[in-house]
Formats: sequence, C-alpha cells, structure tokens
Amino acid sequence: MEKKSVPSLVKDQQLILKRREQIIKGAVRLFIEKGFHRTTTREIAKESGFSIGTLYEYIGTKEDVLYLVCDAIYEEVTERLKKQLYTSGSAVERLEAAIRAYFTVIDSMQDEVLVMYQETKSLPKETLPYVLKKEEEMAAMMEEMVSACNQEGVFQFTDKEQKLFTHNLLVAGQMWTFRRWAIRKHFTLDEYIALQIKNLLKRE
Amino acid sequence: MEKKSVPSLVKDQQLILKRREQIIKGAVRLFIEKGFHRTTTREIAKESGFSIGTLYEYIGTKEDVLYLVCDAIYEEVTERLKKQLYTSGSAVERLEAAIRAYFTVIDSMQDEVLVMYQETKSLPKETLPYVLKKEEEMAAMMEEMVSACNQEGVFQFTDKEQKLFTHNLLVAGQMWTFRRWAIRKHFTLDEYIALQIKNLLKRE
Amino acid sequence: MEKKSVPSLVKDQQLILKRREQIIKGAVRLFIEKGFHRTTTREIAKESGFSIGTLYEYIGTKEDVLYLVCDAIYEEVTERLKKQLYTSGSAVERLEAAIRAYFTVIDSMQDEVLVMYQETKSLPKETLPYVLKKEEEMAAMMEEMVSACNQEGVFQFTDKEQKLFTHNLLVAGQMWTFRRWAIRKHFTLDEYIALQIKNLLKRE
Amino acid sequence: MEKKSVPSLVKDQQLILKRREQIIKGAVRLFIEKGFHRTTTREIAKESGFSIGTLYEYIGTKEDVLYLVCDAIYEEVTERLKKQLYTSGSAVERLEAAIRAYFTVIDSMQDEVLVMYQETKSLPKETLPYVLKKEEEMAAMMEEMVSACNQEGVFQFTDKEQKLFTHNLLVAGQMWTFRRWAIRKHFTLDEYIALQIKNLLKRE
DNA sequence: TATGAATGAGAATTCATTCAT
DNA sequence: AATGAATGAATTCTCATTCAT
Repeated sequence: MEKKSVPSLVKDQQLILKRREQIIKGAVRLFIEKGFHRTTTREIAKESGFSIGTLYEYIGTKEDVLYLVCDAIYEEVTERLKKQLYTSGSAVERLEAAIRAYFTVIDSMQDEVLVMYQETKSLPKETLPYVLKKEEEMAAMMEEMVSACNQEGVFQFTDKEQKLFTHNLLVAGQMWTFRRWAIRKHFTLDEYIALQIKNLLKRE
Repeated sequence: MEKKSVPSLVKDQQLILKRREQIIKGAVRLFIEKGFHRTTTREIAKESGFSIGTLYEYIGTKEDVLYLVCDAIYEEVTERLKKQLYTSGSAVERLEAAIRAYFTVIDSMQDEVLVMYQETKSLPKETLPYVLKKEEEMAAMMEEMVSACNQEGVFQFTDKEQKLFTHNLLVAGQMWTFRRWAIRKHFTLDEYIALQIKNLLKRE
Repeated sequence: MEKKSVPSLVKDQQLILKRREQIIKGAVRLFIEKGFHRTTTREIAKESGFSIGTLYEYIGTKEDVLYLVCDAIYEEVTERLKKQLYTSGSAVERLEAAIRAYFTVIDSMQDEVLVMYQETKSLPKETLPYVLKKEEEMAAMMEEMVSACNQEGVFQFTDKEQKLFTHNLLVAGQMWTFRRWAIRKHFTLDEYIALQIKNLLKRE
Repeated sequence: MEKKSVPSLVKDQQLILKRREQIIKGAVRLFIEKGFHRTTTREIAKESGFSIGTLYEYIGTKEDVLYLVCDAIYEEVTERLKKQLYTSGSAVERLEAAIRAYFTVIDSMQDEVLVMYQETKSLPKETLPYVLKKEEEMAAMMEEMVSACNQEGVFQFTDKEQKLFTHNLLVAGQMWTFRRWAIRKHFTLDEYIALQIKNLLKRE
C-alpha cells in the first residue's frame, strides 16, 4: 500500500519534503503539549517557522498535519527498530534483543508515541488504514522472530497463540507510554523490560 | 477521595441526578460517534432531550460533561465487575472467573471504554486524579485476587511481579477495545479470553 | 406628574410596597458594586431575599428595577433634604444651611447618587422624565432659596443668572461623588463645602 | 505614563492605525446611540466596515474598543483645545479665551464627551488610569492659566481655591453635555458661555 | 403568592481557510 | 513561493423571562 498523498500547491518536491519536515517537527511539539484539537493552524505555522499562508501551500487541511505527524512517528519507530533488529545468536536471543530494542525505542520516543495513539481517532478517515499499515508491518517483523523461536522449539505456539503473543508483546511496549502514570510508580524502564521479558519468555 | 462535584444551578438533588443521567447517556452516544471535541454542547443538549439553557443548569463547562461521562463509565465498569467478582472455589478458580468477568464486562461496554480511554487526556486537570482513582481501585481488586493465588502457591511472584501481572491483565482487557481493529481479525471474544487466561495462568 | 407605575401580578398593595423595598435595597447594593448591566436578575432576586419567580411577580422587566432604584434614590435625597431645609434666619443663612445640608446628604449617599447618575441613560425611555422630574423638583426647592436671597438684595441676579447659579450649586454637589477620584486628592468634605460656599456666596 | 497597548494579530502598524480609526468611528456612533453595553461586537464590526473576524484581528476584547474610543475622544478634546489655547493678551484675557475654546470644543463634540463620561466606569480596570491621565493633563493646562491670573493679581486664590476654581471650570464645561436636558431649556451655548465666564471671573 | 426549572435568543470570541499582493 | 489580512461559520456560554406546580 502506497502512502496517502497530501495535496500541495508547490511543485518542487524537494522543497515539499523540507517544509513538511518542519511542519511535522513543529506540530509534534505542539500536539505533545496540548493535543491536536487544542492546537491551532496558526500555532503550527509559527512553530514551523513560516506563515499561515505558507503552511497551506503544503497541506490541504489541518487534519493533513495530523496524518503527516502520525505517519512520521510510525515511520521513525519502525525505522529505528529495523536498524537494531537483526543481531546474531539463537532465535530466543534475537527475540529478546528485539524486545529490548523495541521497548527502548518506545521509551526514547514516549511523547511522540503517546500523541500517535491518542490522536489516531482524529485522523481523516481515508488515512487511518495507511497509518495502521505501519503498525501491522511492525507486528509482522516481530511475529517473524517469534515464529523463528517457535520453529526452534522454544515455544509450542499454535498460530493463534503466536499472534496473541506478538500482540501482547507490542502492547506491553505501548503501555510503557500509555499508562506511564500507573507504571512508573512501580518500575524503572530496566525493571519493566526485564520483568516483561522474563514473563514473556517463560515456557510452560 | 471524594468525587469532584460539578456545579449546578438547580437545587433539587434528585432532579440533578436524573438530568445528569440523561446528559451522560446522550453525551456517551455522541462521544462514541464523534469524540469529545467534535461534539458541540448544543448537540449534547439536544441528545439529552432538553435545551442548551437547561444543559447549563446542570453543568458548568463542556469539560464537566466529559468528567461526568468518564466517571460514570468507570463507575459502571467497576460496579458490574464487583457484582461478579466473588465466586467460590480455589484462588485460581476465583481469579480465572474474575478475569473472565472483567473481559466480558469490557466487551459489553466496548464503546464506552474506548471513549473513556481516548478522551481522558481532555479531562479538566483537577478531575483527572478522581478518574484515575477508579482505575486504581479496580486494579486493587484484581491484585487482591492475584495475591490470593500467590499465597496459595499458585504463583511465586515477587511484589513487583505481582504488580506487573495485574497490570498486564488489566491491559489485556482494555486492548480488546483499544486495538479491536487488529485483534478481531484473529480472535472471537471467547478465543481471546481463553487464550489470554491460558497465557496468564501458565506457571513456570 | 404621577409616578410611572411598574406592573405587578400581585394584588396586595401593602405587600407590593414591602417587596419592592426589598428589591430596591438589594439592587442598589449590586448596582453600586457592579453596575446595572453587569448585575443579573437572578442576583437581584437572591440579594432581595426571594426567588427569581417572585421577583417577576413585582416587576415587569429588569429595567423596571432600575427605575425603582433611581426613583427611590432621588426620593430619598429630596426627602432628606426637605427635612433639613427650612431653618430660620436670613435668606443667605438659610441658603447656606441648605447648601450645607445638600452636600452632606449627597456625601452620605454617595454610592447611591453615583449609581443614579451613571445608570440614568439605561432607564426605559418612558420613565426617564419621571426621574428627571425629581431632579427638577429639587432644583426648584433650591432656586426658591436663591430667589429669596435675590429679593433680599443679597444677589442681583437676572432670571437666567439665578437659574445658572442654582444649576452650578446642584452640580457642585453631584461632583463630590461623580468626580471623587479627582476631588478627594485635594479636599476633605468640610473643606470642599466651605470653599464652594465661599465661592458661591461671594458678591460682585 | 505610556498608553495602554491593545493587542492585535496584525503586524502592519500603519494598517492597525487605519483600522482602529475605523473601529473608533463606528463604535462612537453606536455608543452614542445605544451605549456600550447595548452595542454588540457584530454591530461594531459592521459599522466599522468589516467582518467580525477582522474586528478581532485588531482588538482583544470588546472592552478594548471602549478603551480605544474613550482614549480617542479625550485625545481629540485635548488636541483641539491645545491648538486654541495660547492666544495673546493679559492673563485674564487668555484665560477667558481658553474657557471659551473649551466650552466650544465640548459643544462640538457633545455626543462623544457624553459617551466618554457615561461609559468610563465600564472600562477595563487597568486602563482607567490611562484615560483619567488625559483629564488630569487637561486640568493642568487650565490650572496653569488660572495660576497666571493669580500671579497677575486677578485672583487672590490659595492653592486649594485655585484647584477648586479649575475644577469648577472644567465641570461647567462637561455639564453642558451631561445635563443638557436641563440646561438647554434655559440657555443657548453663547449665553451659557457668557454667563459662566462672567460668574467665574467675578472678583471678590 | 412563591418557587425554581426550563427556555432559547443572543452575545463574545475563535479559528480553519482563502486569496490578493 | 511566501505572506498575512480578511472572512464568517461555528462554538461556548449567559441571562432575561416564562410557566407549571
């Protein structure tokens, strides 16, 4: 599936990329602080470093900004993850490393991840699938590693169990940001990672 | 901690309760459909069955409606849960029954639960703690049952592990609504419950 | 000219008078504090000691309250003044005593007088003449005393000069409240009275 | 004391001045007709010749309009006065000319002056001093001329008497507008000026 | 007579979007 | 391409007034 294209009045593709990067950077800051709805387009323009008129040269509606932002965040999370994913060692060792990397990436982007999840529902309807796509991609990457463990006999998962395991694993990461108010009373990041890994990798 | 009191111009306490019920009912419907920010106070009034003026006899701000709604949903979830919580049998049996009940309640209120989690961040700052309080209360209820299992030797959890276990359990429930777009491709509710329980209750 | 009659749903004339007194008392307090426009009918009702429904049993519109208030204040000023007006002595002595009395009365009712003058323009159009009537009555009283002085040869005023003199005299009193922010930097009430009298009574 | 600055979203300072002039002109017309409180921001926008949105590009609150209006009126009165103030001749002649000028200016701006005095109390609290400042400035100008007369032996005023004289003089002017309903029954402007001057300049 | 809940027109203000320069 | 002034629909909230009890 291709990316949803956001309309722009500007021709120069290079410039579009550059300006949209500015927009995303500015908007993320603002969305983190006050959320999508409480942020005005004027503020986004200002924070991006240009005028409201210019902003609208690069987007069609305010919602487009949200799409750009969510897309960018997902992109970065998956990108960063991919880079750290393929280590050597046994299947379990690689899975463990992947989980660790995943949790770490999420922690280092907690505010962004939070925005992404909280504002997802405000995305323009047509774009939602494009964003969820990314999530599925990430899930697929993880599931592959789980599958490897399964094949090496580390787990004896049915298909469904494997799906669920992967799902729980992803959720555990997201929860580190989403429920931080509850979690951080009890765990440091390292503790959280260690315990979740211990829990996930325990066999029957 | 007492409930946050929402200001009303009306004196009749009975009536306040009745009208607020109407408000909550109407608002939930709208929030489910379009979210808090996209719902106008006029729509809330209309959906509640009275005029905008009357709405403001029973609340101070639009945000008060959100508080009423979130509070009511949490209340109902915990209420329903409590009713089903204390069955007989061994500690594990009771825990399993509780988990089952929890997942079932959440499923039957999925839209409401979704609203609650997605709009929490829009709550007036002073009221957030009052709402989170409910969540903690529920967590405490669950943790107690986990603790019983621990004491009966079903688990050998450290304190932290017990906390994490409870946390994961609660999250597993919420995810049934929060990530339904992903989960329901693969599981029915019963499957989801069965597998999560199997996973949670497996010993080392 | 008769008083403008304010419509009431209640028959008992005695009761009407009593309730309106309450209304006036309450409203004056509020008008002094926040002015007519910023005061709500609800507040007036509360301050008067009864419900909004009852308030509307005794008035037709919010503006009626303003009329009642202005009328009452004028009434009281003239009443108080009349009581102190007719002393013995020569015409000048009597005039001087009257001026003194006038300034003193105004000082003791400064807030009320201020309200009266500041809100006059908000009076329902038909009632304005009724209120100004009081002012003219007061002016007439004063002018009579000035006229006596004139006849005794204290002044040699033409008709117009006599009018103007009286007018200036009345204004001097009102200014004690109206421009108090400027005047009180420089004068105490006694100084102000003394100097104005000296100035007014000086002959050519 | 600097002028209070009213916030604007527009950058072009020239334009701000132009638009605010439009606003003031439109608002004065409306305030004269119906007073500040009965005038809506929409009416102000319309009368100013632009949309409600544009109005709010040049002011922060409705009250800002009142401040702009009052400030502008005071400004114009003092400006006009200053221009006519310094004639030649003896101190008394100059004072007399000043008084005449003052009364004439006020007469030619009677509606505006009326607005200014009647709505002063509705000014945002922080701005009141800025407006009164203008009044004091005008008083100072006048007092200077009175003082000159005093030095030339026209009067034998103590400091306080001089203050009071100036004050009475200013008030006499304002009353021409403020109590016009009463005054104009008896005097034309010329008569009023002549008699007040005669009265003011009479020596002991 | 007294009450106070209900009403809804109307008010101030905001903000996404457009468009002339 | 960039700017930012202009627009006006939409939004929240208020408050004088009514009317059933």
